[in-house]
Amino acid sequence: MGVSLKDIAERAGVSLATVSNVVNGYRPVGERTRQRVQQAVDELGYSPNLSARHLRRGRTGLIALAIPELNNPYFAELAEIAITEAAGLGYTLVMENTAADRGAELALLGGSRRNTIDGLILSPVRIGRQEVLSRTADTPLVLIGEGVYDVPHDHIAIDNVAASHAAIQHLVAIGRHRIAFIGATPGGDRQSAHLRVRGYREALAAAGLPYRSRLVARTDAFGRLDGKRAMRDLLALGDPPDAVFGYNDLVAIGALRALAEAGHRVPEDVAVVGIDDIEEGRFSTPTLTTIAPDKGEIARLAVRRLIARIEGAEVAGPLTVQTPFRLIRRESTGTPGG
Amino acid sequence: MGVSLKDIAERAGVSLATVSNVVNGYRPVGERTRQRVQQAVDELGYSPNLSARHLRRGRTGLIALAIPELNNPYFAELAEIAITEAAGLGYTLVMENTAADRGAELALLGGSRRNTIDGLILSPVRIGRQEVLSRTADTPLVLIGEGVYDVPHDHIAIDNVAASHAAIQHLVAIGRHRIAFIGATPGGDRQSAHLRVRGYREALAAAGLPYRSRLVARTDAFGRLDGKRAMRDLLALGDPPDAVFGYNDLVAIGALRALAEAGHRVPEDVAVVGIDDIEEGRFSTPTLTTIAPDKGEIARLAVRRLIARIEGAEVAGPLTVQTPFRLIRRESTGTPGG
DNA sequence: CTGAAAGCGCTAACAT
DNA sequence: ATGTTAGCGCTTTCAG
Repeated sequence: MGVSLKDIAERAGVSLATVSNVVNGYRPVGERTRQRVQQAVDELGYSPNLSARHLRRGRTGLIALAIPELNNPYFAELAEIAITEAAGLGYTLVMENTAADRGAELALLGGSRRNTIDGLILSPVRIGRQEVLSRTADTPLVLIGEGVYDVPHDHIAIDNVAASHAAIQHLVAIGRHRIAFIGATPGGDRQSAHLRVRGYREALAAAGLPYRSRLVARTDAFGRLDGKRAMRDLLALGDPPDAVFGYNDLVAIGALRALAEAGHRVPEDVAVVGIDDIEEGRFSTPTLTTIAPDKGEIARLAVRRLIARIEGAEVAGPLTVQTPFRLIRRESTGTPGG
Repeated sequence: MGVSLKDIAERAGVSLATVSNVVNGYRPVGERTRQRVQQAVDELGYSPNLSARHLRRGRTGLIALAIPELNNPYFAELAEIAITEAAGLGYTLVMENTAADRGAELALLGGSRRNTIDGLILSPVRIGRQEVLSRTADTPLVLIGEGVYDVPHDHIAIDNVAASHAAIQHLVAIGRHRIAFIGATPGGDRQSAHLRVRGYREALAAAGLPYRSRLVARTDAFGRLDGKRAMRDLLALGDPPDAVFGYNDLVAIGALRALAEAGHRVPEDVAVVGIDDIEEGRFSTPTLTTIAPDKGEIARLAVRRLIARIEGAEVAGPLTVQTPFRLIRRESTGTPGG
């Protein structure tokens, strides 16, 4: 083992408690004493044994961010910010890959990490309100992004209906009438897809456009390949769409690819919009119009809330926070004025 | 606090040691005893307190994967695999973002995480052999991917010179003569860029093509934007290149974008190759020819080696492992036979 | 095969 | 302002 508090105490000729206080700054320490201790710390190269500290404090200093796929740029960007924020607050963030697997989400919710982590940030995709309500684990839980509402936990997300609505509105504004949606899911259980479809329907209705179920493409997942396949199917329709709204940027990029392969021009023949504002969409050809959530806000807020709960602070404000989003217009829907 | 060993011991009417043995399986336990203990464990829902275990064992069960950017799809893919592998071996992997910062790399190397982690997997970009050699920390270290050779640590990487060589060879094979490289770095300190330039030069020489320093573009970093800017500069040259090899796929995708904006056709006017085989390159327009490293092999091997060292196993085999790679031909260099 | 007990390093309550 | 000490939950000798 390395250098311990005891070694420092001996070296500096003070008690363990004093060293601890110098290190943690909990109680005031005389200036001369502090200096001696500090010197010993520096000379011996002391750093606290975290396992011991955690054992004593009953906390581990670890929080988990559980997401359906690390590989998804949206979540990677989110994770990067969250890791930094957590580190700044003295916590280590570990990533947990649920792989969009219901069992994995349930296990996490049920406390599979009970003794490893002090709190959990979860992006649920396969579980719903019921599962969250019947959770027994007592570590703080913050939900992000999707689909579970009205539960006694902090929840941070964009307004999916409004975001979807805004995207469709934009497509309508540039004169499109046959607007498809890619990324609906069978069963109503995956809420965020459901909400985005709702926003889609509402916006169509508001524009006086008919809702055609054939233009709503289901996908198993929300990756590039899913978007590509769905777009291919849509193009095979008798009267294909003149615009497509993807569940997220990845799906939209897949659609872009299918359109390119089929020889359609974007945006002239088909306009495309996504959600997430991943960097990839700023460099694709054409660049991708998207609904940009405030990832920094989501990630930082989630981490801060969680840590506040862990530390028992009275956190004011509503449990559910809707973070802002904005439409970023790029080539896939034509340049402004075009 | 939750249920502890003591609770189980009382419930089952046995000693602490026996419960511990049932839980860990270190020493044989009588069948009847084991059953009683197991029942108590199940009934009370016991799971061991990891902080206590770690304090006692002198290990934390955590390993870190330190990479220059989480956001880079290559590293995200690597991380996802590594996390899974570590979990399977009973470890939790935490991600550490060095942000390609020399200070951050040095701190990690020096043991800033000393008491948090049992071992470190590091992808160095700003430090070299000297720094690694003069490291004092005693936790196991595995280097991945880049630039530091001949140090007494496990090191897993592709053969950068050979990989680069293969890419250029392919460009030569499809008839290109003015081949540019994007992603060299000022100063020789970032080795992997250096190695890739070397492979580039060697392949040119082997093909009897002249080396023109104007065709080697430096970048500050290795992102899409860097590639785009460099490509733009290259196009401004009197006689622009007819092919470009990017330091990685991200850079190559940035180049693709610059070419599209400038109205050049790929691959007809300019062919493009990258390294990494990130999924993005399978959906870009055009799709991207690339050198694909075996990410699964790299990530799994790194984790396994590290854990083996942590657990003190005698690890056989060479310290340095070169993992295989292969060229994947896609649209950006023309379809086979084209 | 099972039990008793020491002690990992730290923090916090209690003394002084 | 500083010191003493109990004990967090676990693993691991050492005894039996």
